[in-house]
Amino acid sequence: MTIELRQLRYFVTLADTLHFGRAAAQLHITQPPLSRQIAALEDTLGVVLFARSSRQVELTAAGRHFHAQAARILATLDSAVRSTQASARGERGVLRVGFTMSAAWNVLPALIRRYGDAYPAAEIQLSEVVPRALDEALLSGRADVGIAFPWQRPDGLEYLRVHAEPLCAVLPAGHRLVACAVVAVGELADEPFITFPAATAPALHALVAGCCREHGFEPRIRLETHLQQTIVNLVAEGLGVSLVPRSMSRMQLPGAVFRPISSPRVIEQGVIWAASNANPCLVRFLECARAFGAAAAAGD
Amino acid sequence: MTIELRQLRYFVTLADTLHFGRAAAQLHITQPPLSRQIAALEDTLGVVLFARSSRQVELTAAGRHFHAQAARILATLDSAVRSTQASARGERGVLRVGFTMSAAWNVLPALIRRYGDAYPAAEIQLSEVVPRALDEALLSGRADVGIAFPWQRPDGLEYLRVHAEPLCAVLPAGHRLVACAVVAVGELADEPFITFPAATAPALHALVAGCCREHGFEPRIRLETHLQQTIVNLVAEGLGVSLVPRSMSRMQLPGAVFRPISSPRVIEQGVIWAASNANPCLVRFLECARAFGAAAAAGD
DNA sequence: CGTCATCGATACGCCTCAGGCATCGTTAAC
DNA sequence: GTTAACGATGCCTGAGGCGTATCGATGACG
Repeated sequence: MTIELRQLRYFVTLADTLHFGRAAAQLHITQPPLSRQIAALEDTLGVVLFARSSRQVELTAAGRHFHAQAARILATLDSAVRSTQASARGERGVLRVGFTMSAAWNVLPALIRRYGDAYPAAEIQLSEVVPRALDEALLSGRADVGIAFPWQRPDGLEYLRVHAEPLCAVLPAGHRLVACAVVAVGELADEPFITFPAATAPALHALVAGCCREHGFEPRIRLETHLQQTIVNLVAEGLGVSLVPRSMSRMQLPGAVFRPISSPRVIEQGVIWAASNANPCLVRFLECARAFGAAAAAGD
Repeated sequence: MTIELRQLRYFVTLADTLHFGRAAAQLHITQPPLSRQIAALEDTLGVVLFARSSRQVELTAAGRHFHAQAARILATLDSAVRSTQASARGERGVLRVGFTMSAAWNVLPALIRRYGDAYPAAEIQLSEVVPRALDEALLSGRADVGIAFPWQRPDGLEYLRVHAEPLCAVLPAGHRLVACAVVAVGELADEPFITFPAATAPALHALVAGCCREHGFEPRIRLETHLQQTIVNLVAEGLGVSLVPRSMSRMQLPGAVFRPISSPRVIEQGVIWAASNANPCLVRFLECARAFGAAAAAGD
C-alpha cells in the first residue's frame, strides 16, 4: 500500500478538527470513507496517529509530528503548482539574453529594466557575444533572445525592430567642419576614419561604408575598434572622424563634437530570437520589446 | 481534478528517464497508463510539462521547475514517514522530565545521559518541581516522568526503583564522634540537626526523623534547607550534624566528615510515571531506567 | 438505573477510474 | 518505400473509493 495525497489531505483536516463528522463535512464526503482512509494511512505507516474513543479524538505524539510534516507537504505542493503555472506563463524562469557590445549601448539597459520590473520573478542572464556567434547561440538554444542590429538572418530566426536612430558625424573639437550646423558627408571624403571592425560588427561597418559610398567615396580607415565609446575617445584625441549612432552624442566628451549629417542613414536595432524557442519567458519579453519599440517610435 | 501522489511519482520517473516505455517499466506498469496519468497531470496544472515528439521527450521550462519541486515533495514525504515511525517507536519526540531537587543529586545526571546517548533524536525537557506538585504534573500530562523518592503514590502512577543507598552521618571536622569508624545513631540524640524541610521533601525528612526515633530520640532541628549541598555546607560551618544519602560524601568539603552509621536506613530513588501516559518516549526511557537500576544493583 | 443521543467503526452495493491489451499515427532510419 | 520505434487512443476489466444503513460504545439526562 502506498500513501496518497488524498490521505494526507484527509489526515490534516481531521487533525485540525479532531472530529470525524465535521472533518468529513469539510471535505465534502461522508464520515465512513474518512474513517477508512485514516485507518488505511495508519496501516501503511504502521503508526497510530489518533487516539480515538467514542467521545473524543486526539492526536498521538507521532500524529502531531506527522501533522506538521503533512501540512508542510501540502503547502509545498500548492506553491509548486502556482509557481509552475507562473513558469509556464513566462512570469518566472530564466531568460538568457545575448547582446553584441555595439548594440548594447542604447537599447539593452532600458529594455532589460522594463522587463525586469514587469517580471521580477524571472531571472535574466546577460552575456556578451560577437554578432556572428549570436545566430548560432539562438538556434542551438544556448540563448533565448539577442539584441543586435539587423543582419542576414538565417532561417528560423525572427527579428523585431525596437529602436532606430540616424547616424551623425563625430569630429575633433578643432575640426574645420565643426562650424557647419549640418555636415555634408561628402566633405569627409579625405578624412581618416575610425570605424567598427567588419569582422565583429558587420552591420554597423557596412552601414557606415555604404553611407560614404553613397556620397561618392570609400572611407579611408585608419583605426578600427569594436567599442563605440572608444571611437569617440579616439576622435576626441584628434585621430580621425567617424559616423556613429546619434545616441552616442550623450557622451559629453571634451574634444569630441557631434553634428547631424545630410541625408542621414538610419541605424536600426532590434531583438532576435529562434522561432522554435519554447521558453515562455521569451513571449513575455517580446511583449515588452514590442511595447518598448512602440513607445520609442511614438517618442521619436 | 486534484493532483495525486501517483502522478508525482510517475512524473518524476518520466522526467528522470525522458522515455515513456522505460519509465513505465521502472514503475512496473505499462506505457499507456503512464501516458494518461501524465496527460491528466498536465491537464490539472494547465501546463505542458513535456515537449514530446514521437522520437524524443524533453522537459519544458515549467516541467524542469515542477520536477525539482515534485522530487523534493516526494523526498519530504519519505523522510516524514520515517521520522513519524521513529516518533511512534519513541526514538524521537519530547520527553518532559520533572525532578525534585533533593532527588536529583545522584540519579538524574547519569540516567539522563544514558537515555540521551541511546536516543539522540529525542528532546529532553527538564524541569524542577516540588515533590507534591510532581504527582499532579504527571497525572495531568504536563510531565511524562519524574525522578523522586517513593512516596504515597496516588492511583494511576507507577513507580520503578532505580537507585538505593544507605544514610550516613555528616559531622563537623572537630566533632567528638569523628573518631568513631561507625557512628551509633543514638549518640546524635543531643546534637542540633540540619534537615530537609518536611513541606518540600517529605520522604527524606520522614526517613531521617524515623531513623532517629528508631534509636529512641526526636531529632532537635536547628535549620532546614532543601538543598543537600547546603546541608553539608552548614555542617562544615559547625552549625550541627545531619543524616544524608551516602553519595553526598563525594562532596570533598574541608570541615565536613562523613561516617557510616549503625543499622543504616536505606534511602531509595526511582522513576515515577502515569500509567495512562501514551508518550512512546516514555517506554524507551523506562527501558533505560530499568537497565540503569539493574546495573546499579549489580554494581552495589 | 434505564433511555437516548453522539460518534466512530463496519457491512454492503455502486460506480468511478487506474491499468492492461490492442491498435493507430507519426517520424526517423535504412 | 519499407520498417521500426514511440507516444496516443479505444476498449475492457477489476480494484477500490464513496454513500447508505447499521452496529457498538460511551456519556448525558430524567
